[in-house]
Amino acid sequence: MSPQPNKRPGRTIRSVQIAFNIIDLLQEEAGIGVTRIADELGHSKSTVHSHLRTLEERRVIVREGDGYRLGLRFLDVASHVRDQIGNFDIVQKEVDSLAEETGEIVQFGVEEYGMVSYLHKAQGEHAVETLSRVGTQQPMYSTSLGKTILAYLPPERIEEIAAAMEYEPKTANTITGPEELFEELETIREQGYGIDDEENINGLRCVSAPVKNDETILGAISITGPSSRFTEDRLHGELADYVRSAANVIELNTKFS
Amino acid sequence: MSPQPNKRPGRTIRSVQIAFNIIDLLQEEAGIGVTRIADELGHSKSTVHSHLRTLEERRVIVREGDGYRLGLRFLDVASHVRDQIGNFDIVQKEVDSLAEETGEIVQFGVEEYGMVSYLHKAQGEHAVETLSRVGTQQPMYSTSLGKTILAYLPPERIEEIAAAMEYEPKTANTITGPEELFEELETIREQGYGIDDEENINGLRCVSAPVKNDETILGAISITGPSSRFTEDRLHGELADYVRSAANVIELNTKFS
DNA sequence: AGACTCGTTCCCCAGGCGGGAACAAATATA
DNA sequence: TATATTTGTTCCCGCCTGGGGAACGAGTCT
Repeated sequence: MSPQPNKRPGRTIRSVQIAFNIIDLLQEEAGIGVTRIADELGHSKSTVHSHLRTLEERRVIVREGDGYRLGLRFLDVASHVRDQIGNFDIVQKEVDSLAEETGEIVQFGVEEYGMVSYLHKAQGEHAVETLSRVGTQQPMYSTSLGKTILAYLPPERIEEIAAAMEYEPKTANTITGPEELFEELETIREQGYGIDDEENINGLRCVSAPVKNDETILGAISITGPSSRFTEDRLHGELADYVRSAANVIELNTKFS
Repeated sequence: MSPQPNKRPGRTIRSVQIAFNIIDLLQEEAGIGVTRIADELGHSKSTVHSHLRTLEERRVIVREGDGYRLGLRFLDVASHVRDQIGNFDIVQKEVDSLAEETGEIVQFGVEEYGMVSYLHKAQGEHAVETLSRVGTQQPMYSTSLGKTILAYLPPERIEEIAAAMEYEPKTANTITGPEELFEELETIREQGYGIDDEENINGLRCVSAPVKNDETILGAISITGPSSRFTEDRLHGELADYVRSAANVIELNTKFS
């Protein structure tokens, strides 16, 4: 489905794989039972049964009606994860207020596995609905968040990620190769912000600004909107200013922690 | 640690147990490595290593510095879970607005594994900090949410849950046995709301109202505050009215879905 | 009442997995 | 710089676990 950058081999444990296949399945479709899961995954019912028992005992999944769904425990896990990321509340506050102020979609992303993961998202008044969702992943080369984060990663990490990239053209404007990408990264470093000009989704443009702590990049904050409202002038002008100052606020608040 | 009501035996898979022990550990303490985890869980380093590889491949955990933390993927899982619960947005909206209006802590809980799980929580202006956290579990006998939900569950389920209960006195007022509990449930059904009079935490009182869909209980909404502000009169008066009307709004909006 | 589908249980046996130990790499100590 | 210590990684072995097949029991639908 998506490129797998850090593919290190090593031994991997089958039962755990199966368990997570079940979890993945239940994430997509709740309320299914043993038989259905067994069919879907190509395992015997008895195998799936044992797994469901284990997951149930662990309170990872819950019986509901006839079928299972993921347990609320995940909400707890998620909030722990947010805490672990550090400074989440600061990021949240700033993202929310920028969304409120501009009425557009504002997102904060960090790098994980050579992709951008959305840590927080807020939509203002006239929000365009986008498919992105907190916790999901997007390629780095086709999003302003991704390119901006990439631009400020240590050179060897950039190489590593770029080497594992598979450039899939999502629109006519998508970056299609390394040379184009490196050039873009250079531009971003020069101007201090990154642009996505309908490179990921047709009709949508974004600007992102990096959030750094000293010299290490923590993530990036972006603002997204329809090309009609997001003209080239505004992108490089006030919108870029918005994200840069928001990034700045986060940096200042996060500096001494 | 906590009572395990639905303890069905059945076969359980060891590797999966280990995997989740690791996840649990990383949830509590991020940034630890192979050796530390192996020590903590009493497994060999090689075993833990294989597991970490598996979890890393699955993007459940992420290398960070020297050590691992849980991945942002959990944020995505959590949002799926919320969607699966159904009507989360309605609940959220109502809880938020009640918290805003009253300035206190408002929570929504559902039953899971014979305990109350918090689905959403909002705190208003003068919020007392409580330990409860979205996704965490509390016993049903010592919380107003728990007792209120319990009161409206089908009789056989009440029996089942009550049978597995271990009454641990959390304060001087905690319910300590089944007869007391059943009496309380009866009172709740009569008056249409449930009270927690410093039964779970000293100095804190709550009122909860049930949220039902037809005759099945979906959960309950509660408001929590310090006993100083939450006098007996207010609890049974305006505060009870608040939660009941909020519950009503949720019921109305959720009815046709 | 019969034919279906569902979840559960039992048993078997192959190979997966946990463990120990050796290895490698990085950091600390002197 | 050499030595000692701690880290993560790899290898291999052998037990036993976990996956599969099939039988069973309980609902559910014709």
